[in-house]
Amino acid sequence: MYPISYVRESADALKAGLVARGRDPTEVDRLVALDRERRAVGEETNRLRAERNRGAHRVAEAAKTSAPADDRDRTQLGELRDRIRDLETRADTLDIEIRERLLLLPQNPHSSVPLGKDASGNVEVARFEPHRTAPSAPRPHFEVGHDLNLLDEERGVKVAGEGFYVLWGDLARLEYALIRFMRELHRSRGYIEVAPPILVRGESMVGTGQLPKFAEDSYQVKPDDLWLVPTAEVPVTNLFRDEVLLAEDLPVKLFAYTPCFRREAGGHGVETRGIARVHQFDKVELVQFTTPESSYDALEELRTEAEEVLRRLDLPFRTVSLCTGDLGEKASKCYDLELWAPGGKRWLEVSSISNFEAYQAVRANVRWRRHQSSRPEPVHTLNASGVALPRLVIAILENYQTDDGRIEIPEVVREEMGGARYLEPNPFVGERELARGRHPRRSSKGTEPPPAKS
RNA sequence: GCUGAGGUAGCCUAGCCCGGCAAGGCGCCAGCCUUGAAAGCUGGUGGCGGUUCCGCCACGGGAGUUCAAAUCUCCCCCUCAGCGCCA
Repeated sequence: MYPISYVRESADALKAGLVARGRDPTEVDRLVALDRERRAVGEETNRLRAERNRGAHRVAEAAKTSAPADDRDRTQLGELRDRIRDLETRADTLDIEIRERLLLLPQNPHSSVPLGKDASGNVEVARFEPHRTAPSAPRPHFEVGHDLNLLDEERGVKVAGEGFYVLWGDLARLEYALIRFMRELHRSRGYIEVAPPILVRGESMVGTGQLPKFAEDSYQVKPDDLWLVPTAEVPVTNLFRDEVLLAEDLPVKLFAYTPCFRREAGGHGVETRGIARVHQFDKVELVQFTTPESSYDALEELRTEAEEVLRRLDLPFRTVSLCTGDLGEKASKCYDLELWAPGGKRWLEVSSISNFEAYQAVRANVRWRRHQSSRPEPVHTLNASGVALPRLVIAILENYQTDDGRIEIPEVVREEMGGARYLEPNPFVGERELARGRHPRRSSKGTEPPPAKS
């Protein structure tokens, strides 16, 4: 969000940014016109109020010297009051409209962001090839997951509805091992862990930019007017809402593991088969608060940090710089990390690394002081997924498949998994599994030792 | 959920009963003092607009009463404490 003074002074730059995003630039003209009217109303009000205050002082003086009350003065001042009230009402209306429009104005893209209309204009800036050899005939994650009885979509739907799923046994264990691996990585590299609330006030959602525009993307808990966080970015960035940070504390580097909740309204079909797009998922999120001068260095640092997770897991990925047409409202610049999922033959976004500049800092009023004597100014905020779990699990299920249908455990989490080399199938017995021939103990797959490789 | 106390500038606080230009402290800035620094002393230090100076705004938010509201009335939000309930 931009302060109205910035819109007034840099209207042309803002319009250029809207054009680059493929948006209507006349919104800026509307804002400038509203601001001009608001200022005119303000000046007139100011003038009348000065007159009123002079009159009020006259009355006060008269009362002090016990002079006879001047009733004419009073009636005139009463009329003045009514005129002032009319103007104030108009000013309030304008203020509300200006604020509403400012809240919906997207952040201007950074000059290094590639121009483009949509996702096809995104630019690959890095690619990582794993050291291990790829499986020869990779199958989709939901097939192997079901076969091993580790991924259970049916019961997720039964318990919670469409878009929910259940992980069993070693796959649940793998998720928590991955979470622990990522948390330890970030901690060891200088980020401070926080365990934040995952239900937040509406103000917090406005602070980071989820509201007002994207209300239908999140779950609201009505009786208490709280929201389930769609990402840890919301509670973590709002930690310093309405605060002034110390210059020597910047950059503040935090991370948090939380569940995330997204309504994902209207997204079904082949693309959403499995657990690539679900209503609840786990994620480790990195957040930085920086000075305006260093936020682009911080963006690269966050990118390296998120990439490091995937490198250590030895998974194939590419890093993409989002173009102006695909860039989110809030961000000045954004990289996506995409894992290659050979079973579905597609790239899966597991991390989004964004510099919001002052967009969130203005909304949430997070400031710092350049010098001890200068007035507080907005910080820059950034964040990076480090990384999102279900898609990471998909990539492991599809990249770590063996030809006999087992799933190897990535080396960096093996110790956390009790030293095991492969995921154990879930032995849970149920009639449905039996009827479908899916009972792992009776299946030939996965129970025998692996064939010796020569 | 009940009862009570609160919300004032970057931070902390007074003023509220009894309406009449928002006091003080911390921090910060400048000056004095000092070899230097600290301490001490003096002054300055909310925002906006015009820029010698002045005007307006600002006391959680909104509405009302009034010539005049931090102050009185009503509605709402938030925090804390005690009690209740509870993993």
